[in-house]
Amino acid sequence: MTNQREIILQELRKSGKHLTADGLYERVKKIMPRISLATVYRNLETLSDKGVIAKLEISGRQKRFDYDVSEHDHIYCVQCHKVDNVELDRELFGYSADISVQGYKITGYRLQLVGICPVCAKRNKEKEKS
Amino acid sequence: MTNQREIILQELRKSGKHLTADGLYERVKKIMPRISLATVYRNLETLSDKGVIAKLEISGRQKRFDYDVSEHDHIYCVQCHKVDNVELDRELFGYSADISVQGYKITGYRLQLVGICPVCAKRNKEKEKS
DNA sequence: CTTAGTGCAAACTGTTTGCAGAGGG
DNA sequence: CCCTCTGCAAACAGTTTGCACTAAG
Repeated sequence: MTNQREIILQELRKSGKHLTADGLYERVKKIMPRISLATVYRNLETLSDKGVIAKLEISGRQKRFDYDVSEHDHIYCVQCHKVDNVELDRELFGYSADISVQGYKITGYRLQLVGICPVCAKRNKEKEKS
Repeated sequence: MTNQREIILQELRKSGKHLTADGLYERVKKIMPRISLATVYRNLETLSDKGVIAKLEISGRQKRFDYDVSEHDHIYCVQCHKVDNVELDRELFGYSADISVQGYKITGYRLQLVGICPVCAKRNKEKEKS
């Protein structure tokens, strides 16, 4: 666990957000100005391999990283591409592991709610007025 | 509707798969050797804007395109990154449009089952034996 | 010491765009 | 004709990698 790895992890956690690699890079640079973007990528990769953080491959082109590795779903703003955690009862939709669908062996699922976040909704409303 | 657009659409439908832009490009090239990848991208964009096809932004880096625009979910092979359609009862998991979660206005959801496809499962089994 | 980790730059992959010419309506 | 669409090449964004150097154990 190197210094840069520690700071990367710490900043991701501190942010409370689902940052992209270079969003995180911008934050870390304030603490460690000589760090390189490649290091951020490499450490995010390592950390998610080890299960310390989670790599999200959701809509949009950039990967995002989640400090919260417990099982949960995400909610995604179609307008600003922000991602938030959301707790949904996993039993609700009748999901169970190790079922088989169309010959596939199912090991899990990814559910994203899609919508408009409060910030964008507010911005839209203001724009409408003017 | 140009000639190339027609062939692109037709090949996507004929494939019965969720092709990536350049997977489709390879197929179309056999019919129309001088077509350019940019044209494929532009037409896939146009077609999905018009709602003739659907653009999938799922796990992995490449976008995939779906000839089937009706509402349905997807099943994704973690090993070969193939995507298939799957019909799941959307009522099952208690989803309803226009609910509000954590201040978000929810407009829909994307659900991907994740697992191992029959082809990969078979390949794995054979590898195990040897 | 020795090995994993770093910074930098250059490579790579997937996608988009500017432009001049071609082709359909 | 006009205007959209094309092919090509070059630009772009996000990510990865080769290399020589550094630093942690």
